[in-house]
Amino acid sequence: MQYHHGNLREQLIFCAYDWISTNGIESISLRKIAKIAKVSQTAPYRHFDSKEHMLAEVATLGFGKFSSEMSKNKTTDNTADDLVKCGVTYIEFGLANEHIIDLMFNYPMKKTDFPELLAAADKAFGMLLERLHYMHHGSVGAVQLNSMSLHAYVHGLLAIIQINQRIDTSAQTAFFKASSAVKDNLEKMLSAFVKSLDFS
Amino acid sequence: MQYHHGNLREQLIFCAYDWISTNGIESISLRKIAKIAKVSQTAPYRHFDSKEHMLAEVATLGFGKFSSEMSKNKTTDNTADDLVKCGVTYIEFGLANEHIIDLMFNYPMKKTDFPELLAAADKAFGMLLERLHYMHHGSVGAVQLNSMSLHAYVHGLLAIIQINQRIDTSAQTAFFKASSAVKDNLEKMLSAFVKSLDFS
DNA sequence: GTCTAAAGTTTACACTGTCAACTTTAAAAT
DNA sequence: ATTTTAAAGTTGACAGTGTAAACTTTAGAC
Repeated sequence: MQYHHGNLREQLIFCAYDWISTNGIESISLRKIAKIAKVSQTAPYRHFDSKEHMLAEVATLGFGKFSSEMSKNKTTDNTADDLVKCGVTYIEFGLANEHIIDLMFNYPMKKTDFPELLAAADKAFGMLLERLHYMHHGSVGAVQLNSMSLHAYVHGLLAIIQINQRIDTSAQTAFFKASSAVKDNLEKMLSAFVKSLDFS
Repeated sequence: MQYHHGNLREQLIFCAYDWISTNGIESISLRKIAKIAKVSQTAPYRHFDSKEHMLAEVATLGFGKFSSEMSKNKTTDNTADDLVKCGVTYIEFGLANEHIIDLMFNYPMKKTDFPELLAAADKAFGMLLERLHYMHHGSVGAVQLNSMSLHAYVHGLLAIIQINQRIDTSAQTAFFKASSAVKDNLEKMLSAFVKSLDFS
C-alpha cells in the first residue's frame, strides 16, 4: 500500500529530531512538527498513537546514532583504552546532542510500551558489555556490575558537565567552578576509573 | 503588611512539593495547585513570576531537605566511611523522592534566575567538599576534581537505578537485569570508588 | 475614617494533546 | 476498466494549559 505524502512517518521523526536538537524537549509540540512537515495538525495521529509514541521513535533514532558513534574506535588490542574512548565518546555525544540525550535518558517514558526503543537502548549498552566481557577473559564474575559502574560514572560525568553548562559564568559558585575542570580531565579520570575496576 | 489568605506563598510551595512527590513533574499545573490551595487560578501570580519560578522554590525546598539528610552521619574519625555514607544517603534520598530529585537535577531551569536555588544546591554540594578537604589534609590539590568525580559517580548510580525501576520486570533486557544488581552492592561499589581516589 | 497598595478574582487569549467525523486517493478485487 | 475499501489526511471541537489585563477586596498606614 502507498500513501499520499510520500513518507510522512519518517519525515515527522526527522523533523522532531531536528526540532528537539536545536530547541529542546519542552518546547516541542505535535502541532508544530505537523506544521513544519506541511500537514494538518492531526496528521501525525495516523502514524503515532500519541506524542509520547512519536518521542519514543525520536529517542530510538537517537540511540541508533549513539550506537554507531560508540562502535567506532575498536582497536581490540588494548581494551582498557577502548573503554576509555567509549566513555569519552559517550560524553562527547551528550555534549554535542544535549537535548537528544536528555530525551534518551531523562525524559520519562514507559519504555516497555516501545520495544524498539528498549532494543535500541540495549544495543548501545551492549558496546560496553562486549568490551568488558573481553577484559574479564570469559569469567562472567562481576562483569555486569562493572558495566553498570562504568556506565554510571560516565553518565554522571556528563550530567555534571551539563549542569555546569546551564549556568552562566558570572554566577559560578564553588560547585560550578569545580565542574568546569572535569571536561579538561576526562580521559585521565576515566582511565583511572577503568584501572580501579576489579577484573579478577 | 498582611494578606488575605494567611500564608499562601508557602502553602503553594508545600502543595506543589506534595503534588510533585506523588504525581511527578509533568503532571503539575499552576491551576491544579491553586485549586488544591482553594484560591483562584491566577492567585499564584501574586507570589511567583511564572510556573518556573514556583518550581524553583520547590526545588530549593528539596535541596534543603536533601542537605539536612546529607549532614547526618558525620563521625569525623573515619572520613572515608562518611563519604560512602554520603553517597548512600544521596542515592537513598533520590530513591525515596524520585520526582523531587528529578526536579532538582533534571528539570531544565535557568538557575541563575533563582539565586536561592543556586545557594541551596551549593550548600548540598558543600557537604561533599567539606569531607574531601578533610581527607586531603589541607592540600588543595585535586580536591575539586575528586568531589566532582564522586558526585558524578553517585549521581550516575542513582540514574541507573531509576532507569531500571521504570521498566517493569517482565521486559527486562541485559541492561536492566544488570542494573538491579547495583542496589545490592552500593556500599561495596562506593567504598571501592572512594579508595581509588587520589589524595596525594 | 480615609487612602493605598498588596492580595485575590474574573475574563480572556493563544496554545496544547487528542478525539470524532469527514474527505481524498492509491491500490486490491472484480 | 470499473468498483470497492481501507489507509492517509483534513476539519472542527473539547478540555486543559500558562499567563496577561482589568477588576475587586481588604488590611494596615496616615
